[in-house]
Amino acid sequence: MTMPHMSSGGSEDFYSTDEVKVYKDEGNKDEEKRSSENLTEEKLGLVTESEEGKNTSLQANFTGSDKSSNTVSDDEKSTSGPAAPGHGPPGSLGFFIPPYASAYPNGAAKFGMVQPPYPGLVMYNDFAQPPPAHKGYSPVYTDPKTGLPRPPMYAAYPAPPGQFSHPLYSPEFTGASPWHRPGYPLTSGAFAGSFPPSLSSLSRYGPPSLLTHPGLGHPGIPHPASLGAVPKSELMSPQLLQDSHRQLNSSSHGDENSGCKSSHHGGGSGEETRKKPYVKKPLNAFMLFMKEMRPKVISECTLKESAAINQILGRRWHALDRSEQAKYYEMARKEKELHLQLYPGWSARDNYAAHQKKKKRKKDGSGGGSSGGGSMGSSSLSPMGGSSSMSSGGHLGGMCMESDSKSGFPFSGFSGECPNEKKCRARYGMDQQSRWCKPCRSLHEKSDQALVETDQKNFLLVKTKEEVHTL
DNA sequence: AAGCCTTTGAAGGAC
DNA sequence: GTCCTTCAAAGGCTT
Repeated sequence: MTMPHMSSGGSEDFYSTDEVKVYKDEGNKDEEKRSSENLTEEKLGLVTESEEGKNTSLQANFTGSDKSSNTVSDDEKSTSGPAAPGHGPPGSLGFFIPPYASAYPNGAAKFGMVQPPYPGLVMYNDFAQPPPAHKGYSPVYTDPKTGLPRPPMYAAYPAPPGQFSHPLYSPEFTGASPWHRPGYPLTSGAFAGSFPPSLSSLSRYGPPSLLTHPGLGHPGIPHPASLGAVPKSELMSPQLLQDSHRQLNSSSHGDENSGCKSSHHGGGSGEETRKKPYVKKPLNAFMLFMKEMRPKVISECTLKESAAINQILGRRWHALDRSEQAKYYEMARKEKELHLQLYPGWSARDNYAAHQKKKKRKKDGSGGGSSGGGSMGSSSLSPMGGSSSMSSGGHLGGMCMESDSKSGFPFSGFSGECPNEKKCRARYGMDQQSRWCKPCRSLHEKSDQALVETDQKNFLLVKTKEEVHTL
């Protein structure tokens, strides 16, 4: 499995590493018996502490001691997990092991066998293996208690004509995704009780026509699609529903993606766009998690800027208990299966072209970062790249922090003078400081210089002490 | 108006 | 097999 967020090594500047990944390695807690709540709190605390430490160091108090590393080390000690190979500074974590890598592979005993990841969700035998969706497994599950085939989880979609009836489409499961259908009440069933409300169902792919499945237990519930608030592109299947798609879009075919700007592809003519509904990628576990948690974070933190919120959510994701994460991985797998059912011929690649133009522009603008580590692509290596201060700056730590009213970013007083510096850094990264706005650049240089000077002072101080000592 | 920012995960192409 | 890139959501911000 690729670990796109691997740190580049020990020579990174003190705030450039992507500490978020620290928590990817918390899975090797073989002796972990604490409650998930406590664990979560502790993790959150660790995150916060770690990042506060960095913040401190940022404030010209860089003494070489890496508090975050220490923190992580402690965590690692407690987890008795092996140090991540190749991980730069000692104690700098092990985000080498992804949540599942740690939760499942070697953690079968601790995780899979102790209790199901969440009530109502079957403990699959292959929980000893990373369950990420792409791994896949048989769609037919067995209830460990009854030994019978597991009750299907989603009834929202009937099997497309000519396809086998997927358990997902059982009548026992009703409801539509609240993520995409905020107005579509969920009810039902065993599953609803097991998952968080928002997890109790899926999906975004349900065409209105399909959603009126005979098995739906709530015929009286108006489907959001009928409310007209849902991007039609999400509801249409190019293969199965082209006709209905045309029908529905006859009056607003040009507005297919009105509901989501990110899905609005500039490429292609309007006609093409009209005829080829845009099928979005199924959401992965984290996306599902974000969908559910975003409102909570917003209400708790009074933040609105998604970038900041996503950082918080990223922290929370890592702080999430394994079993909690398993819910979302499972949901993502379901979503993917459903997507596959609805759009058999669809490939994620299909959506690439739609954004080519945009990305090209982006690349061009970034000064020709043609390969790797470039503008957007940097996310594969280190999402933060040089701009990691945003995520590693310790402004979030999975907790609600005060945010700068102007930038909307959580603000913990890095400079106290120019909150936007973080923004420039985040936007362009450390390696593109030339693109920063002037105030930010000069400010950064100052603080950078201050750090260097402080570091030098500290070095000299130590040196002097040593010399005095030897004398 | 279009694109950026930010997060993680999945997928697919290139090597 | 590994690396890299793109896209998925979201909404304020920037250009």
